[in-house]
Parts: sequence; C-alpha cells; structure tokens
Amino acid sequence: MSFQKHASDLFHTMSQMLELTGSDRFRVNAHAKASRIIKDTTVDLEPLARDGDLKAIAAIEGIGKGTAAKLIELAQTGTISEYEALCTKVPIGVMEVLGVQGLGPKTVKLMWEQKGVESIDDLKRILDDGSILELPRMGEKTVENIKASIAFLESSGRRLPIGIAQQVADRFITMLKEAPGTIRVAFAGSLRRGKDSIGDVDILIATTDPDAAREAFTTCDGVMQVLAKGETKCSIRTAIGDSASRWGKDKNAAVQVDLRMVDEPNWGAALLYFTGSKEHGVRLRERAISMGMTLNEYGLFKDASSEADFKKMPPQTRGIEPIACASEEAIYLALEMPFIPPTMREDRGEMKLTEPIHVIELEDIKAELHSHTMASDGKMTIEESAAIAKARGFHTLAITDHSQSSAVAGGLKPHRLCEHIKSIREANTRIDGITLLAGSEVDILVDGTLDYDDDLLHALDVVVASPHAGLRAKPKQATKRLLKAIEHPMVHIIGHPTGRLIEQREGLSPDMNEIIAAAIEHHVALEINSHWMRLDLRDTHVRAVVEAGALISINCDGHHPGDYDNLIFGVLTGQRGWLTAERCINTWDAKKLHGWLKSKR
DNA sequence: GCCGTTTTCGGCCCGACTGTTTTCAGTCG
Repeated sequence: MSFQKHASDLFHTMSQMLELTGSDRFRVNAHAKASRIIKDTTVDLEPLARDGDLKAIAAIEGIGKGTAAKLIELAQTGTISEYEALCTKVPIGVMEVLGVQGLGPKTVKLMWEQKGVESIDDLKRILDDGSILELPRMGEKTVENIKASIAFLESSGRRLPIGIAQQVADRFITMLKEAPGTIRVAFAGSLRRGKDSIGDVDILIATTDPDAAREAFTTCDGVMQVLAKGETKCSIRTAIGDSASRWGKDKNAAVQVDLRMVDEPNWGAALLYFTGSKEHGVRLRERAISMGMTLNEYGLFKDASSEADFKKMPPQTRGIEPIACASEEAIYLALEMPFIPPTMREDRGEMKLTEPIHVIELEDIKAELHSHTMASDGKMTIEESAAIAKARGFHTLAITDHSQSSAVAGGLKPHRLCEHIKSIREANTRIDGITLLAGSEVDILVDGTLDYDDDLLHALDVVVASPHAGLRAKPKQATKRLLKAIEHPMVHIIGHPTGRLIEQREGLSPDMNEIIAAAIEHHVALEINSHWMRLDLRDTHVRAVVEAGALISINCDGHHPGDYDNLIFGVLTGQRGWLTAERCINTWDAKKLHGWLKSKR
C-alpha cells in the first residue's frame, strides 16, 4: 500500500476513535478532513515526510502543523504515537460496528461501554439475546433496522461501480417520469459527480403530486426495504436486478436509493445541495455566510437579521425571498464564483477559481483509439465497430486487438496480426466517412518489454501498451516496468496503466510523478480507460497529469457494441481531474491526431 | 486540529427523518 493511502487510512481511523472517545467534534472533523486531503492531494507526501519538511506539508490547505508532524512521524518511525495511544483506548473491532448504517458514535459507544460490543459478532449476540433492549432509546423498530443493516452490510455492503449505479438510477428515473404530477426528475449525488464508485443513488424530483411519487418509489419492483418515508425524503433498499449478472456473481447485491421531493422553483438550490459533495457544500455555505447570506437546499438568502431567536428559524420559513434558487448557475453567480461543474465539486481547490475551467465534454471526443474485434476477445466485427464509431461522429477508429501473450483473450500471434492488419487496411478502403487505423493492445511484459518485436510494431499505426499480468508487483518494480514501456519509441498510449478493477483489484501503484514525467519526455499519452470496472487512470491521477502537462487518451476499450456507451464515464473521470479538451488526444482533429501518431514512426 | 480582507483566539454548515421521547437525541448526507 502506498504511503499516502496508509496515512489516509490511519487518519480516518483516528477520526473515528476520537469520535468514540468523546473528543471535541472539530478535532474529529479536522482528522477526517486530513484523511481525505492526504488521499486526494497530488503532492507526493512520502519524500517530504521522510525529509521532515514540515513547512512544505503544512502548506497544503487543510493540513496544519499538527498533521504535518504526524505524517513526518509516520514516515520516519512507521507509526503515529497518537494512533497507538488511541488503540489502547478503543478496540479496533468497535470501528466495524460504526460501519452499520443507523449506528453512530453515540450508540456504538454506549453498546461498547455497557454491553461489551467490540465487533459485529458481539452486536449480533446482544441482538439475539435481547439484551440490546436494555439500552436507552432502543425499541423493537430500531432493533429490526439494525438487523436489516447488518444483513445489507454482509450481503452487498460494498460500493457500486458507477456503471451499475447509473443503470439503477435510469430505471427509477424512467419509472418516476411516468408518475402523475412529475415536472422534473434527475439523479444527483456522487453519481452526478461521476465518482468511480457510488455508495447510494440520489434522485431528485419536482412534482405536483408528492403522494404519487412517494407511492411509486416505495412500492416499485425490486424494493426490499423502506428505510424512510417522509414529507420530502424517502429511502429504500432495492435489488440491483438485471445488472447483477453483468456485474459478477453477487445476485443478492442491493443498493440504497434516496428520493428527495423538492419544489420546482427551488430546483437549482436543491440540485446543488443534493449533488454535493458534502465538503463542497460546506465551503459554499461558509462562503455565503462570509457574504452575509445563508445557503440551504431552498435557496440563497440575503439574511441580515441579527436577532438570535430569528436565526433559529430557516430564512424560507420567515417569508424571506431567496435571491437565487432556480438554477445552480444563478447561485454560483450570486456567490460571485465561476460555475463549477458537478464533477469538480470535491473541495479539491475549486473554491479558489476565479475563472471557469472548460473541462472536456462527451461531444469533444472524435476518435476511439483502443478497441477489440472478434479477431481476439471482442464480439464485434471491424465493420460493426466502425459503424458505431461513425454514428457517434468519430473521424478515426483504431482497431487494437490483444497481443500474443494474452492467450486467454485470444491474443494474436505475429502472423495473425499481419493478416489482421491487412483486413483492417482493406476495410478502410471500403468504408467511407471514418479512418480505420491498424493497431494493437500490446502487453507490457513483467520485465517491461513489449509483446511484439520492433519490426512488427513499426507496421502498426497505433500501439497501446498495457499491463495485463503481474499486477501485484511492488511499486518500485511497477514503476520500472511502465517506464520501460513509455521509453519505447513506438508506443503511443499506455492503456489502463495501473490495471486496477474497482472494488475488486487494487492493481499497480507506480510512482505516478515519475510516470508522468517520462510520458511528457517521450510524448506518450496515458489512458483513461472508460470501462466502469476500470476507470484507470483514476481521477486523482488525471489531476496530477493535467497539472504536470502530459497528454491523456480517453478510450472505451470496446469489446461489445454497448461498450461505446461507457465513454461518458471516462469523460467524467477526466473532468474530475480538471482535464480540458486540448490535453486529450481523442479530441484532436484527424490531421493533428494522425500527424502525432505518425511522428512515432 | 485548522484558519484569518476584522482575528494568532475563538470560531468552525444546515436541514430532514426516525423512534421513542411528552419536547428531542441521534444519524445521515
């Protein structure tokens, strides 16, 4: 595990332990925030911490001298004394109990202190023998909810890949559009922000008939449990359904879906609020206060009232008219900020922007440079794939089937690749309106060499070099391997550079700063693989690439016709890394792109 | 623990829902 991931995990655990020991809540928050920033930052913390550079670390916003000192301690001694001290106070197993939905620090602390609950198994014990009912504020209904939450956690507690969450959201949106009285319906939350994995699906609806929406939502097919059913908010757990088979083995997979009912005139304020992130929302509300205003899900209010008792009532209930609420754009404008796209709302520096950043959009993509056909493990012919790419308005499609070492993927032996190149060239003469390029997704072997000899590589228009095996290698070895591929003069793109699979396989952890520096030096583009199981590079890597000024290539890695629809997830990942169109080679016009590809021949 | 266009001290976002409460605490996002 990388130093930063490890440090981030430690701070997260410390934050929970502080909460359980009744520490000052602002201190708890500061630790949680530090955990998030350590995970997200593009600053390489390990060398700074090893050198004891307190000043440089504390210069990162949200990281102060206290946290910086602990990071240095971690790098130099291997642990943090505050963490060790907390471990003697709080059994580590108590933290897993905090993961049960509906149980917060107060309740978990009570269970731990009064009933000796130090694990989920202990919790099950006091549920089974009924002694949980001896705790204050604990009744039959709460007990049932806890049992359901444990079952949820054990069956499918993990986060959903965005591709699956999107299917769930689309299903509910289609259903709610049919409900009587619906004016508008949309998904919000982390799904709208394009995160690579989604904890729960948020749906927003404006309707003249809330009762109908509530009924439709809580009684539709697949609903396993209704968690809340209130005036403005409903929560359910639903089976994932058809999508589960595509996802993998877990047919019992479930996900929580929240429905928020809002008034149409406040749509923008509600959408902004429920899109989050929580941290971005906090920053916005702080900014509003500093400007003498109040921001909530009903709007942005000029709130000069200083009466303390008035302050206790939200402005909308005091008859104050919002100065902005209809659209997100209006609210950002009133806050004197540029519009921040949903994908950038993570409190990763966007609050400091004075000018808008025009991040890449789906429509900017004009070429697909990584696709498979029936020649290897794809399910499309060259012609089928070309027709789809053409229909999407692409000017170029590169056919890049697997190389010989990927035996399970039907990788092509050299003589078959030669025949395949001929087929692609022949198809290119036959098919109008799109340029077909002959390429290959060439394995980067464990030692960093490529899977075909240079003569054969030279015959290809596009070389996507990707790691497929040996994905458990140590960071140093992984860095060396990828660097060797980047330095190869005939490589255009490094495909899914880390080989991670979301929620399934961590993949490689190379030194991204070294990788990016080499990519710049050797004019190699790093891929954002758009498949929702991969999204590799991930958002924070893209941000580092963008800051350093390297090139990105966003590709579908299509095997099935439907895989072209995954492109949006790659684009959203790019946006999350603040990627602009000009840094992405797939947005270039044909002349520029083909010229760049030929420069490596 | 962090931070500063009043501040190195004294603040630190806002509202909804549930369950067990007879007026509200705990949790969530």
